[in-house]
Amino acid sequence: MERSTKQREAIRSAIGAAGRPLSPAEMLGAAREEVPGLGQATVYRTIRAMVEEGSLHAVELPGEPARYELSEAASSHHHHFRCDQCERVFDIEGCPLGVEQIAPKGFQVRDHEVILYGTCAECA
Amino acid sequence: MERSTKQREAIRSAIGAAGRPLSPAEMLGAAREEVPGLGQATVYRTIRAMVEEGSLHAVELPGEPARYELSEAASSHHHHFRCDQCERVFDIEGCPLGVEQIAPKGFQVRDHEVILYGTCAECA
DNA sequence: TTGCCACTGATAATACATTCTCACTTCGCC
DNA sequence: GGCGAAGTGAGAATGTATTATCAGTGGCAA
Repeated sequence: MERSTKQREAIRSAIGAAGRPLSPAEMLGAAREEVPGLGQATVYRTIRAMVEEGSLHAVELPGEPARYELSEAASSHHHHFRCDQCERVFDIEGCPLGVEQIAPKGFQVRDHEVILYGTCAECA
Repeated sequence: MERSTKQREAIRSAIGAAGRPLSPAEMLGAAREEVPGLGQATVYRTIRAMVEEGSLHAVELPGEPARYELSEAASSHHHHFRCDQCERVFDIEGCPLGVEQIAPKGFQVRDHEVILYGTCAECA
């Protein structure tokens, strides 16, 4: 049975409040403001449970730990922007035209990923 | 001083012959056809040396070990395609129009990455 | 041909994110 | 309020990619 605990509430609320994909470490930091003693194992357990139940969605970038965002936020097709300075990842609306057209002949495209790197508005 | 050894020759030649980014494990497999006893440490050492001297370039995809391709091949702007079946990565010429236009206001784009996932011509 | 020292292979060690273990806590039905 | 099971925290353990160690090998200049 699923129980409601202040730890889980803090984690869920941190993800929801962020409005962008969060890494486990970011979740831990944010949720600890509400539940000081929060352990990282609990963050990972909660992430796994939410991913399995389908309410959380993984965002993976090359060479770094996965971030997670609410599935409702991920329901509309979008991409991501990673800031070189603060290392945060932001959602980007839309998608460049003809992305899948650049595949060579005979290659079947199932999905695609677009990642922008640079400086976010806050760090600029 | 840099010496020329059959191990390094085999590794360099494997990378050159592939015509696509290779993972350390792929290099090891290919180069072992020429030098049977080749050790993985030598592959990693050679990769690092070549990256440092600038002749090799890393291609990183989410959630898997880096692949490497010759810098001369990477000199022209291109992207990558990963096959779901054989898990190989291929170079893709060109780049969708307006990729950087999708960034939100105030965000400065330094670089971008486009990754297509699907089935390659050979596996289709 | 010889000798030095960079190179190599096997294996241990490291780095890291993630998962497991286990004793203790706490939620929530009775 | 009491109790049983799910949840938690700390730290150990795991998995995987990469790097270091070290004794032995071999490229190459003299």
